[in-house]
Amino acid sequence: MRMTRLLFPTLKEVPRDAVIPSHILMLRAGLIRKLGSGFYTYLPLGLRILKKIENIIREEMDKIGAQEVLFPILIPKELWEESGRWDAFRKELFRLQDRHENHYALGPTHEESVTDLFRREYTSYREMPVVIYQMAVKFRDEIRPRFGVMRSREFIMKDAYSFHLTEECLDKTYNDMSIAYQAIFKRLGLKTLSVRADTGAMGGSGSEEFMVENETGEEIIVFCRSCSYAANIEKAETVLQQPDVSAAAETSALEETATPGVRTIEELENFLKLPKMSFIKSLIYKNPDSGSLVMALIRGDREINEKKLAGALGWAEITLAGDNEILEVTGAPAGFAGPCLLKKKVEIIADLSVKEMRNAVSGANKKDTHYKNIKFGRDFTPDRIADINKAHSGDACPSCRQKLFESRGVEVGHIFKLGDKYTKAFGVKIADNNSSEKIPIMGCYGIGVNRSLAAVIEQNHDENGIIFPPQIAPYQAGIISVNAADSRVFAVSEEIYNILQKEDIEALWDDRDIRAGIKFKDADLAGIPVKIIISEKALGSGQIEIKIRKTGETRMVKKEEIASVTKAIFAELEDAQQ
RNA sequence: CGGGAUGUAGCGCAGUUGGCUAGCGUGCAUGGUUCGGGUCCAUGAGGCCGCGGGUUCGAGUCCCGCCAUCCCGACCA
Repeated sequence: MRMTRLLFPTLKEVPRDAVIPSHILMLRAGLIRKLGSGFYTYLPLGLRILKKIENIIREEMDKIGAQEVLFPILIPKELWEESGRWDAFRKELFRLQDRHENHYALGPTHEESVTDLFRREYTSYREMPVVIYQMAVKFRDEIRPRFGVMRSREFIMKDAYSFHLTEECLDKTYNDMSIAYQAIFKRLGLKTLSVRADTGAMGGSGSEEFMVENETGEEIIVFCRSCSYAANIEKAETVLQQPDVSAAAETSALEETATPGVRTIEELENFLKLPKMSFIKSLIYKNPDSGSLVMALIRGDREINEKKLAGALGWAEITLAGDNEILEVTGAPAGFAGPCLLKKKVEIIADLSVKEMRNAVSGANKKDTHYKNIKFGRDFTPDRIADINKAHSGDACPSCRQKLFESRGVEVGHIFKLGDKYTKAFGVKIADNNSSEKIPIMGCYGIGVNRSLAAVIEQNHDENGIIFPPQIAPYQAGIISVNAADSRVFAVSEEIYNILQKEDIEALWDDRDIRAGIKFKDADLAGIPVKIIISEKALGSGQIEIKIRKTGETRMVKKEEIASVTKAIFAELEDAQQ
């Protein structure tokens, strides 16, 4: 491509809307432009990269026997009612109507679409497993789109779905996917962390998230440096150090203590001069669907993981109760709730950390009053004990007991076993080898395509711009005619451009009649892996210069060596990435 | 949804305290100069000052309403 014919609008200044490196650089390098909040136009360079990423994903999917289809963006309401998600998905689902007032969703994910296809087209165990995928635009009305293409409302996702009659068959495909994902991210030049994410509510045995460590990431990962344990903080198990029970000696009788205006754990700590660990934090939660209330207990130095709590309770949604509900349950204003002598009987669920507590302090369900010397089992007995504790760095690793570390990450891929949720809801039945019918089970596997692009940039940039790995660079080589107005330079540039074309090296020829400095800056900004520099100076010595973006290294070569040396450089860059 | 901020030339910003011809940088056009890392000089084009209403002789500026965009948060009593 000649740059004089290309829409490649680079920006010298940082656009006002962008704050993170990938967003800033995608805008500055002329890859994307914003059309509205959470949706972006891909300009020629950006689109080329996207297609390369998609093709890498395609190759790896095809390699494991997955077949590509394309589902419509629109999904009829009826299909989503069949799975129960028309109501369950709530505000994230873009909904619209046609002129006949039929309702549709803009597809945010396609379990319904694929299950419907499957039930119409497949009948026999002989055809299993079935693995179907698509590369398509998805819509989610995100509560807050942000960071450019990192979290957008319209985005591109590769979503794959598999169907099986046996667990073994699903395990095999799931495992193939895991390996394919490793290969894909490696080829994209992304360093990912594989994070276990046991699907609590789903009860599935397998779920794996592929995270890219990044300080602006929206997920928090807890991981161990001693073993391979890594988990999303929402799901991380915890192993708590229990207090030294013997030191607490005998427990005394329950006793009221006046705590005027002292509500929070921090305030109690100061007021009673006791460590956080000696308090029982008591929170009232509400199920917004059913309206039912529970009291959740956790040790004062800890926080409740609401995801875990909701999972333990089997609730789809969870929210803290309001002041009126707190008053209703405890008979006291917020800040004085405790598990002993509740005004209204509600279910009490306690974290494992509470079980060993002796001489604990908690609210007395009476204004400005707390109880001291609370003993588990004597003064209160929870209806249920579960791990509802939020993990933190410094906690013990659940598998090897070493210290856990925390880091932020961006989820670029997710694979998990779905079970029969959709096939059951859709009444899918497949004949097995005894000619009886069985409900197939499914797996589901996603990759955020444009999010992966943003993640690659987050991981591969410097003060001059993006540093694309050659496999996904918009163009592999940039030809820089230092003085395009010079007829000899122009002629040699054109000759080299033609050689590269013939050798299947994607070249972007900067034939603009502008100062060389701008050409260098633009090529670097857009992350072109190598620059082939044609100048009068170099032509005089019969040498042409090749400069490597990533290292800044320069190699002088003869004209006829250009293609071979360039290819060798790509191979070196790819090796270095392994 | 709650909080904060911002909307002025393609892009980045000043101007709002103090009401009257709307500015700077960059980009763009023309001429010259320079020519291997965003040259320098000159000339020029380019504005519903987010939208609507109000106050006033007069509003980019003051008041009211709306819209859009960005950031933070979304309840740990």
